Amino acid sequence: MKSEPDELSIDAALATQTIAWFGVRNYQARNFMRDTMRVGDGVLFYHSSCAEPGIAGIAEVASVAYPDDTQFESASKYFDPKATPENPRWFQVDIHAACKTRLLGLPEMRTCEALSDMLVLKKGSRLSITPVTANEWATIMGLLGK
DNA sequence: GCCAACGTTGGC
DNA sequence: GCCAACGTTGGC
Repeated sequence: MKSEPDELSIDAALATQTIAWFGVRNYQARNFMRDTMRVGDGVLFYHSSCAEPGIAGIAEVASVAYPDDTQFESASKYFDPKATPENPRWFQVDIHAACKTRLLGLPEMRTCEALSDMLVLKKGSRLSITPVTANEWATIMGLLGK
């Protein structure tokens, strides 16, 4: 899951009990949260749009998906006039930050053959949430010494 | 700040 | 349902 450290860094996430991952406004990313995430799933906390993009920590999914209230709030930048509480369009999950890791930067990830198919590394990939396979997870834990 | 890549919107 | 125009993302 991508987070801009200026918005929410791994340090800030660790200082927060439960992080509500609101504001996702992309259908694919929404579907990953709603349809494939389960409580207890591992999360790679990725710093994006910053000097050193890469994996900065590990977190855990702490809830199933539930409606993102900001879609109903007309004053919110995440407001969606086409969404209603009866028929919500956008969902969020709760996340619990587990630990900070050394920064596993993009260049290092790209040199790793076992990670070459990771969605987040694909050219032009802009999805803020992408799935990680069990093998990719294991490879990354190895690189992080976890 | 640039720009490639991608998603969304809306006219037709 | 096509596709041009536009907006956004995010690495560099």
